[in-house]
Parts: sequence; structure tokens; C-alpha cells
Amino acid sequence: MRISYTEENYLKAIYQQGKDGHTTVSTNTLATTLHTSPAAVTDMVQKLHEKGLVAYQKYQGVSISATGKAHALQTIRKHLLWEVFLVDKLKLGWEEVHEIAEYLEHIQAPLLIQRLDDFLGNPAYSPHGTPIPNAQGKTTHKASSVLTSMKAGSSGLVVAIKDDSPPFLQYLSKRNIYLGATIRVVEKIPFDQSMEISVDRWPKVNISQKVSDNILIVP
Amino acid sequence: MRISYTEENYLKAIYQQGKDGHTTVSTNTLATTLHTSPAAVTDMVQKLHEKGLVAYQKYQGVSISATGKAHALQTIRKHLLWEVFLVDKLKLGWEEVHEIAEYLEHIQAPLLIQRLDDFLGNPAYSPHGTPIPNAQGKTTHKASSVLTSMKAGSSGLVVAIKDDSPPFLQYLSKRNIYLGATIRVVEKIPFDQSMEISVDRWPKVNISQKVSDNILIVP
DNA sequence: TCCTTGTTTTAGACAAGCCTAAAAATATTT
DNA sequence: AAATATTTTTAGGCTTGTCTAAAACAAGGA
Repeated sequence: MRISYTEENYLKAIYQQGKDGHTTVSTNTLATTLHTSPAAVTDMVQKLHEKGLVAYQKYQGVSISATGKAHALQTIRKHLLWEVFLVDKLKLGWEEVHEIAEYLEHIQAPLLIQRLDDFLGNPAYSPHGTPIPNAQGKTTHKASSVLTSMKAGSSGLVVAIKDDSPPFLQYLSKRNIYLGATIRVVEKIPFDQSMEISVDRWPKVNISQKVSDNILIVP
Repeated sequence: MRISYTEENYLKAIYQQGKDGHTTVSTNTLATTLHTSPAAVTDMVQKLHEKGLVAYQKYQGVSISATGKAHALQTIRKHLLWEVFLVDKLKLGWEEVHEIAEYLEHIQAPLLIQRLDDFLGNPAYSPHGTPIPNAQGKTTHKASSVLTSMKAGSSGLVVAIKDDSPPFLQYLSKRNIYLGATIRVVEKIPFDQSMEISVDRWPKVNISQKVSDNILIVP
């Protein structure tokens, strides 16, 4: 079955939003993340349903099917492998690679991806710490916790960044937060759920809950 | 001005067929090389004319404009750089890379291409010996002659292959013809313009004119 | 010159993916 | 439970790039 560039983007979004596969994703949410109109989402989702790639019932949202999930994982695999290439080999900044990989991920050439994987040394994680699905779609999950859940006084290593949008990655770079950095929670502010942290040997800074929610740590 | 994936392919074909820019290319020829209908070509060529990328007059064929040529050269540059990457770094065969590069060449990311060029060591020639246009569209032409024009008894080094279609490259591989191979013209057969050649130390073989027309040599 | 042959263009139509505006269904508030 | 607000779907339409069939044009032979 032929899956278009656009269909791949829908599948990826539906998978990433509905994660486990039983959670249902709303039309409006998809329209926002895909920068399109709710009407366009309805059309496409009906098409994907007919192709057996998603489960969909009128007004009841959409969820990924097993086949759809397999496709989404392959697209994600390609995306992350290209990100590794762009950062490790071409020396692009981690905030520059996401957009470029959005294009590269759609190239259909199994041999290319296999060789790229070998060339990169079969990496298990992307430059943002996201686990890379293997050719069968399986990922090795590193046990980690969200920075938000850490207690004051504890510290750990940054292992992954959930949100890989350029603005967020630029924000992190400015505060010297990168994969492998050591973060110590100095103080938690109950009022707004923000926290005071110190990164490596740098002076402490305040980060909002929205930020700490997107940083994964191992103690 | 936005140039689509399809428009880029048309420009590339018009440029490669009409080379110098004054030669005019026919609708039918384009339809054949682009695997589409003459009617589709007429439509597209009118659109490209309105955008100033080609010169076109009804029933008079089409030729590339200066702007169109600049775009075509950039697409070709990207195509050839990716081919170098696929062969040199990913170790793909020279007959496997053309098709994959057809997709990669359309990716718009100037920074990516610049870094890729550096990563590859700013190559001047593709794996098939085609000169790679630089960022300004200039190519350094190696002086060479078509194998067909060589006299019996003379010999030279293979520097480029004009036709980079998989069937032709597979044919060459089978006869141990590759870039840098030494070819000696043993005998020319006037009857059908074919020739007997010997490659490196291998026993002599007969090749047709169609084949020798696509091999470039330096003595 | 006229007629035949082959090429090129026009006409009308279709699929993919999107849009806006309006209608229908669901959710929330009162 | 009714009224209001929000979400979602339908309806109709647009653009890009394609197609087939028919009409227009060009070029060569009689």
C-alpha cells in the first residue's frame, strides 16, 4: 500500500499524540499540531481509516492501528537516524536538525536507511536523547524521570529532551543544559511549580514547570 | 519564487536536453524522459514560461532561461553531492545511487548542502565522473574525448560515464569498466561502428557504438 | 498545392490535499 | 432538562499535476 508524504505526517502525529494506541486524539488537536484546518483533518482521517491505518468513528476522535503504528515507527526511525547524521557527521546544531529531518524522513529507500544506520554505528538514541526504534520498530527504553518530579537537593544527569522544537532547544543551550549535563535541584517553588536548579558548576537559575516537564533525568 | 518538486524535475530535464540554453527541446521528447503525457508537458511548460524560467512559444519547443539554468544547476549540484555521499560514505554501488539521489536532490536546506559539501571534502566529480557545479553553478570541465572517437591502437583512462542509468552501469561493471580503468582500442569495426577493446589486463570484448558514445576518456 | 502523417495544443475531467462557511453533534452551563 | 458554547463534520470550491480525446498545426510527399 502506497502511503503519501502527507499521510505519513498524519500517522506520526496521531501516534505521538495517542502514544499507547488506545488513547484517542481529537480532530482539533491534530489540526493544531499539523498546522491545518479541522475540516482537512476529518477528510484525511476518514481516508486513513479506510486504509486500515487508524481507528476512527465520527465525533469520537482517532487512534492509531497496529499497521499505522508500524508505519509511524519507521518514519520516526528515519527521522532520528537523519538527526544523528546531521549532528554527528555534518556538525549541525541540535536546534537546526529537526526541520531538515522532517524532509529527509519521507525518503523511501530501505537500503539507504540500513546503510545509514551502519554508517552511524547503529545509534540507540537521537541527539535529543530520544530512543531510536530499530528496523522492527522496537525501542530500548532507558529508565528515567521527569525533572519536575525530582526532590529539592537531589541531582542527576540529563538523558533526554522531550520537546525538540528549535525555540526550546535554543533556550536550553543558553542555560548550558545539554545531554549529559548534571542538574541539581536547589529549591522547588510551590507557588508556580517552578524550580531553582544549578547546571554543572554554573550559578543557579529558575526554570518553569513547562521547561522541567520536558527534561528527562537519571539520578 | 517557490519552485515545486515537479517544476525542478522539468527544469533539470529541459536543461540537460537543451544543454547550452539556445537549443530548443520538443514537447514529445520531454514527455518521454519525464514519463508523462505531451499534454502535461505543454501545461507545465506554459507555467514555467510565465515564471520566467524557460523560453517557450507555441509549437516551437522550449529552452531554458538564465534563471531556470541557475535553478537546474543547483538541483544537479545537490543530486551529485548526494551521490558522492551514498557511494563514498554509505558504500552503495554506483548503479544504486541515482534513483535515491532523485529524491534527495529536492530537499531545500542551503546549510545542509554546504555542510555536506565540506563533509565530503568539496568533491569536484560525482561517482560517475560528472563534474559537480559549485555553489555558484560553475563547473570545472576536465578535457576528455568520447571513446568512440579514439583510434585503433590508442589507449586511455576512463574519466566519466555520461549515462548513469542502472542498466548501463550494471553492464559496465560486468565488463570491469569503472572510473580510472585503462581502455585500449584493439580494433574498430566499420560495419556497425562497434569496437574491440581491452580493459586493464582482461581479454578483449566488443562494445557497440551506443556504449562507446557514453564513455569519456583521457589519453 | 493539397493531402497525409505526426506532433502539439486545447478541452474537459480527475485525485490529492487544502480552504471557508454552514450544519450537525457533543459538552457545558444554568 | 434546556440553553449555550464548542467541537466536528459536511458541502462546495480551489490548486497542482496529471490524464484522454479531440482539434489545431507543421512538414513532407504526391
